[in-house]
Amino acid sequence: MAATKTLTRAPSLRDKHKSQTRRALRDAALKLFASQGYDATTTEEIAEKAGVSTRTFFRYFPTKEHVLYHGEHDWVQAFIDIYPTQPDSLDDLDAMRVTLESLASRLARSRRSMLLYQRAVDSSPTLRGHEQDHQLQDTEILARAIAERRGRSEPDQASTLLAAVTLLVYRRALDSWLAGPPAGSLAKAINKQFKLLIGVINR
Amino acid sequence: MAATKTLTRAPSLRDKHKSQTRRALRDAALKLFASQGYDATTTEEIAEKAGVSTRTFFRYFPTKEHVLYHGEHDWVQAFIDIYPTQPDSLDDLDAMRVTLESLASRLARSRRSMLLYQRAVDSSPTLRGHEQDHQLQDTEILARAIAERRGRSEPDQASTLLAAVTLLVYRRALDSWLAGPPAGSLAKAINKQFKLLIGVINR
DNA sequence: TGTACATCAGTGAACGCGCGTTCACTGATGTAC
DNA sequence: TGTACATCAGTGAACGCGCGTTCACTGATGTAC
Repeated sequence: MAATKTLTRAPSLRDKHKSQTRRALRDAALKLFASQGYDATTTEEIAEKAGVSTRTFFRYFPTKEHVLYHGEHDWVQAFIDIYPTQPDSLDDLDAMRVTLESLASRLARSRRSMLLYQRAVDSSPTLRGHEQDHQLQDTEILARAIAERRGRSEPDQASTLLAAVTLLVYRRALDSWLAGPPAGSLAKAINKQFKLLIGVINR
Repeated sequence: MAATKTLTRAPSLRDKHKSQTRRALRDAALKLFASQGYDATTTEEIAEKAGVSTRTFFRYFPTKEHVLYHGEHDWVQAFIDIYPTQPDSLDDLDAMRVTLESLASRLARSRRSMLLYQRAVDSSPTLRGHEQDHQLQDTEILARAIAERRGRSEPDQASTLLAAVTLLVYRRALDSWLAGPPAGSLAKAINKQFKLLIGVINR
């Protein structure tokens, strides 16, 4: 780690205003995207709803898309922190499943904003494109983690395939959980999809 | 089937010119997209390269994207024609694999344009979004075919999952085939990816 | 604690760009007789 | 086979729209003394 980012000094008034504005823009954007659709929402509307000028929007986010992406990689980070700690007695697939299940509870807390995000993505092909890109990046990262747990330094084809299949299954679990009642269990949805997968492939 | 589309009369001079122009626009677009990137190519350039005016481009295609999509659904159509004819002795996964393998040779013929298309898609998030949409539609159609072969009228979760996993595996086979030497066998690439899948999931 | 200056968040207006549309037209191809 | 009219592919020019940039500025917050 670099030695920068030293002392995190107390946020000044200015800093507070800044993060407030940033948050206001994000919230406004997410709500508008979810309700009207991403493509049908102009940056002008977002700025207006957040109480600033259009010009200010572009001071905070370089493009309209960027307003949607921030902590996206927290999830992957948490995954690759936990995955290597799974006991050796679990095979690769079980280790993936258990790791996902253990991440479920923390994710469940942001269900509301995930729903909004989901609706936004559903409304726009452009966003689906970016979503896909993220998924590819995540596949790459997961594949690396799988390979390392097996003692390989580079991911081979099998690790990448396993990562891709896992993400596919996880995505389906997430979708069904989001489509279900708010009190549903994400961990159970994950478990169920994995069982389905094994049933479909095994003979 | 409706009773329209009766006698396909001989194409007139006009008709020939029309399909010639259409083809010229498609070819120009595909080449430009593949070499410069989709987003960096303007409709004006495409029209110019095809020898017509920008205005004419939009007489043929409602949007810039449409110039890329035409016979996209031939493949799925061929798939659902062949899939139900697989012998009952094959389980679902094998039936999928065999069907894909038998489609491989016909696809191999359009390798060149698939490569161009691939490069175009790689260059643009927007296109990846549409690609994703098509894949979702295909999943739906395949799931239906799987369910019907099993004697169900509606696809259940297992059929959809199998369809999705199959398409994922197929996509990976296609990518590795396109990345390899021109003389490579697509059918072999498909077979290999299925073996990998079974190895990764089975225990 | 107060004053003088520096920094920086926010702004308005004008602009460039590419997609896609609208309008009014030309000239080649097709058809009726 | 030839003439008269209808159809329709292609065009140029002007325009609307939303994203994102550039320029020149204001006023609030922060800091040095």
